[in-house]
Amino acid sequence: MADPEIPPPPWQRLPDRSSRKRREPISRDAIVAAAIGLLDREGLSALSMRRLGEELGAGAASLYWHVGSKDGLLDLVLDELIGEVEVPDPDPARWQQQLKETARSQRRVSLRHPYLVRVSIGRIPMGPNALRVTEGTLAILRAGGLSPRLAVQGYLLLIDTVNGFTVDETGVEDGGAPQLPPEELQKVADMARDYIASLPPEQFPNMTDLAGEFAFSDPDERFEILIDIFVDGLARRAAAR
Amino acid sequence: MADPEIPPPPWQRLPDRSSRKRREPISRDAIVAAAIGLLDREGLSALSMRRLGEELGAGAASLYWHVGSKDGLLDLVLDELIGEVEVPDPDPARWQQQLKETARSQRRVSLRHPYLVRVSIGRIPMGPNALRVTEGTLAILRAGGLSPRLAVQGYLLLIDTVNGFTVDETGVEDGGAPQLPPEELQKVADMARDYIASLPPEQFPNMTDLAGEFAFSDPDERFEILIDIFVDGLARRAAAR
DNA sequence: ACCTGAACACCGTTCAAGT
DNA sequence: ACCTGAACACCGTTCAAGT
Repeated sequence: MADPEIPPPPWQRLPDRSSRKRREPISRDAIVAAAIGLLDREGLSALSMRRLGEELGAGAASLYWHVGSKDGLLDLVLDELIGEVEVPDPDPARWQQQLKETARSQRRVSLRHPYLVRVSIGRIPMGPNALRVTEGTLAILRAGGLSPRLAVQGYLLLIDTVNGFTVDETGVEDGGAPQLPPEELQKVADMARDYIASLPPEQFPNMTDLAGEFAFSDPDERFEILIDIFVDGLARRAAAR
Repeated sequence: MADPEIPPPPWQRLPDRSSRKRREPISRDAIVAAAIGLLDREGLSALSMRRLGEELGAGAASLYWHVGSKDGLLDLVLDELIGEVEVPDPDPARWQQQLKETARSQRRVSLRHPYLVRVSIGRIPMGPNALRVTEGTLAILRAGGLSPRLAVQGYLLLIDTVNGFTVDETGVEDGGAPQLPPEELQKVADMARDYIASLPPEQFPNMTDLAGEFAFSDPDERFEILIDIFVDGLARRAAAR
């Protein structure tokens, strides 16, 4: 998990608790694990310090000694989940496919933990796992022969692109569940379709015409189009000079 | 503003208040305007129903008669701000530039109201202004000769792409201000650079090597790269078949 | 070194009651 | 038709006090 060699970034919102020995029922790791469990089961709105304390059989105030604040806890949760992202070792001959694989892995993790992208907003992920993913992704981009500048811009854009897609895909949260069940999602899509189809065609010729496409538009296909366009365009730019 | 011809979508979280006559100091429009003013001045975390009531010289409970809930209010705020997005009339010869202009306008609005993208998360924007923007964007895509299917996928991806970029760009919120001031942003960037540069080079050869690039990476350039790649790739796909 | 209960300063929302 | 104060059920966080 945490790599003890690497000091945390200076803006980390966490108290210094280097001297932790025995593994007690309540510890930083246990709190993070419990938080992720709660988030996976009940979604972002269910996570409160009081509720999490209950879950661990402790008072809410106890948590503050370990994680400093709710914000600090979410920093830890974010890095823990970024740890689930898989980044292949760079192979210059396959760098484009490898970049796509990285993007797909990122999307998979974001779908598995639908609150993840929302937690990441406003945070600069620089925990040990984030560093590993960043380093690995940059390695692939450099293996592709991108200039230093384009490698960094491309890396930042890849994250934005995948996050933009998944924040949309996972944005709708149910009260009780982290994500609306598929049939509910379909119902929302159907309602949107019917509403679009009911608009006055003189004013909205294109929308009414395309109402059916909206309902059947496939997110998997859409994601593949996105990373195809992105990786292809990046490669083209790299080759251009 | 609101177009009375178009009925609201069925999932709109607003009470039906069709019979509104005199323009009083407190009205749906006045509440939305006050909310946007407050958000512009102090950011997303400053908006509470109590605070907004104060701002309008009314009790918080009074707002509920007009906007139903905070969620309903944010639906209205979102559509009002989408109204600031400019979409050019479709010109088949210039559709690629027009798509980029639409994306740039979207980004400008999101920078002017840095909380906007966060408000839009989890909402399907289907107010009158959103319909206008969607119809206009689809018109440009159809003018470009895209198939119905690719036009819809491309439209959805364009939004995701721009939002992914701007949610990153506007993600850091200050307590007192809607957005960190530029010098604070630079300080954050410098801290990140220094931290990256301080990492062990054996473990992070690419990050340490590229630390400088991270600090100087220009968001305007990055955005142009993004829409270049995206629009170009979309055109290529459209031409491919 | 760790955990606690109680308190502070907030939230969104409801509702009976007013005009 | 519109607005109110008071109440309900929550928040994150602090802090003196405990062990």
